[in-house]
Amino acid sequence: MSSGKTITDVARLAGVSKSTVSRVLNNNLQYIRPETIEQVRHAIKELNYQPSSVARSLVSKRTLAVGLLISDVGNPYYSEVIRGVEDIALVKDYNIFLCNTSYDHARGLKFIQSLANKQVDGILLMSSSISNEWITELERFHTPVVALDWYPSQPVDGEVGLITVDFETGIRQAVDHLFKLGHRRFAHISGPLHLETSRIRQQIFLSALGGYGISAESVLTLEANLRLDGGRGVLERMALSPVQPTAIFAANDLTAIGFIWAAQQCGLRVPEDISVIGLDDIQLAEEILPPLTTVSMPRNEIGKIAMEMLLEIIENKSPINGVKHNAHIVTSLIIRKSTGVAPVDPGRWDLRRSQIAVN
Amino acid sequence: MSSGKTITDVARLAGVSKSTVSRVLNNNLQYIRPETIEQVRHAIKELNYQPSSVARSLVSKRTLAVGLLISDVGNPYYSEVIRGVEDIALVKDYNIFLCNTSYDHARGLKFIQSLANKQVDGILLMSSSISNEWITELERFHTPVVALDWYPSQPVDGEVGLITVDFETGIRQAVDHLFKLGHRRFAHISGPLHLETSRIRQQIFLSALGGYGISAESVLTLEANLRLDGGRGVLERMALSPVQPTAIFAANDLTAIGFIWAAQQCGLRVPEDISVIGLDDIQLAEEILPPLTTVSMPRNEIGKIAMEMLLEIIENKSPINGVKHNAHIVTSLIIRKSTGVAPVDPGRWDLRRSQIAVN
DNA sequence: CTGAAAGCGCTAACAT
DNA sequence: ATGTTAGCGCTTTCAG
Repeated sequence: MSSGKTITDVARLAGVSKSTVSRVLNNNLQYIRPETIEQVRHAIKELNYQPSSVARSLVSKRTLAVGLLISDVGNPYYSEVIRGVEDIALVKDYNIFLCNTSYDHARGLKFIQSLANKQVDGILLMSSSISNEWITELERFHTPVVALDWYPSQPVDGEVGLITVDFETGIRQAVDHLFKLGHRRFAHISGPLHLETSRIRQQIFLSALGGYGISAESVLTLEANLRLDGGRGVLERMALSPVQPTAIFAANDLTAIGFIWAAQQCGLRVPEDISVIGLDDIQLAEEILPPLTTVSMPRNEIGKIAMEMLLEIIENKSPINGVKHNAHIVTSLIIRKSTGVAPVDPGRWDLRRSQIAVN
Repeated sequence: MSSGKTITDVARLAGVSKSTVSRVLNNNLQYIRPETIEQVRHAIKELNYQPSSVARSLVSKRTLAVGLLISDVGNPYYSEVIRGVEDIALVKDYNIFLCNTSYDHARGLKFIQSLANKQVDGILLMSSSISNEWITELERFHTPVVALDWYPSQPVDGEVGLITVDFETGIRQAVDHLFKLGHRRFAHISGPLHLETSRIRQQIFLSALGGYGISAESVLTLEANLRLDGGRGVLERMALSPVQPTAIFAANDLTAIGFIWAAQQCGLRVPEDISVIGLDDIQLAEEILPPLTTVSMPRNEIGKIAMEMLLEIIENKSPINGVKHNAHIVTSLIIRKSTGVAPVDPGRWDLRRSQIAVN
């Protein structure tokens, strides 16, 4: 572990008491003679001394560590969030325990327990699904929590901060955009409907469409898995539908991109034959062809805000109690090239296998 | 932090001493009366007691935490490595401090120091560039280290494990493959040449080509940044070259994919006009069209092996000293659809802008 | 079989 | 301006 030297070694070498060393360590220099300070500092250098943060934590009750639960680092959606969190953490001297739940509640619970056990100062819950059981567990330990996009079924106490995402604004913009382009036949590729956020996105999309007189029944909705292959897999099902959409809203960018690739491979042109809108604005979205029109979440900002809120809760823990910590993140439409005017005579799709075989 | 209850509370409730509680906590049950064990266990449940791992660490000198330094979580290359590390860590009750160096040595050093200061049991160095300064710092603290793909300039002590990647095998297979397909004019898109691994990959590629009588001078080599936009940016420079390649080996998959997209956009067909091989085998590689032929690194396995090696070093720290910890990872070619027979009469490229404008 | 006591490395009153 | 003392919560001899 540490370099082996303790505060006692420093005290001895400097010819002072541990308290004095501790004082200079913590910059309580107000009543110490300058030359004493120098002696201590010199001894510290000499011995290459580093205070043990474990011992410090034992008395301070602070570990300067937080846990970050996400579903899967492999999902590009999370990388910018992580960076946002890390950037704030770094300046505040905090470190981050990264935990991939792998969309598995049990695995998540294991992490929660090991983090609580390690006495992290707080936990950021950013996985796509957040279990009530986790929260219960964390409340037992009075561990401060900030949760992203989670809608508690029962009220939670002051130690839980909530970050909610206003999908409504962005999704409505998407619908407006499509409508202006002349689209009237829509489809939605949702995420797994057992996830609350999947249901919310779908519902907002349908209700926005309702505002234009499009009934929910008339829009084709298909469920996918929020990954590339999910979006890809949906095309065939959609081709079989009696009436085919000219515009598609996907629950996230990966789904949208997977769908676009499948469509292109089958000879459908985007956006000439079909317009596609995603959600997230992952980096890949602007790098594919055509660049994806998408509802953007400011992910880096989400990370930053979440970490700041968590620190806030940690610092004001006992004082403010019952105060609600909340932040609302607004989404907005980024118009790129995957959306265009609706085809005049859509007709049925003429899917031909591309000459490029699938692997 | 913790639920507030201490071992003393448990001892009192159970009507035993702290030592006894400690014994059942650590499963030293050999000399304890079964009914005593039960009393203690009952008290633990009753109080919802969790031992403080901070206090434990203070005496055990173990924190059950390790640091993982990578360049950038946003790089899909790392996500599987992280998962590999995490999977091993989870079963051993370790947690992982994730640190993004952002390709910045100074930032890396800050992390190293804060990790050493937090007394992590070990550190995994997996960033694309590893600074000697970091190692020096870590040796000061006797922190066990496992470094990926790093070639120390001076010998290091027994607390540093090395994981080396045999790029040779995979890259030679790639060259063989291209040669068999009839290619004779090659190009290489390297990573930044100040990175040792970039130079190594380039050199292996050139020397393998040399084995077929192709001189290094005759192969067009261009430097890029290992990201999508880097690969994309290279196309124009390549188009200006007097003699154009029919086969390209890129330093990593992102570069290869960026290049392919740029090529397709300009009307070049892959693999009919040009064959492209990447390196890494990131998930995206098999999901694009055409699926990418690539030299695969078993990234998940690398993560697992690295973490296992680190634990090994941690556990045998004092006993074995001077023993070298080493692992060698072999790469191999995954043939997909981005490589094909060389065009009969290559001619010069006829780059036309695709109808789809770039954003 | 169980308890008492000392100590891990540090901080924080309380003295002086 | 600095030293003394008493813990923080746990483990670990050493006694009994």
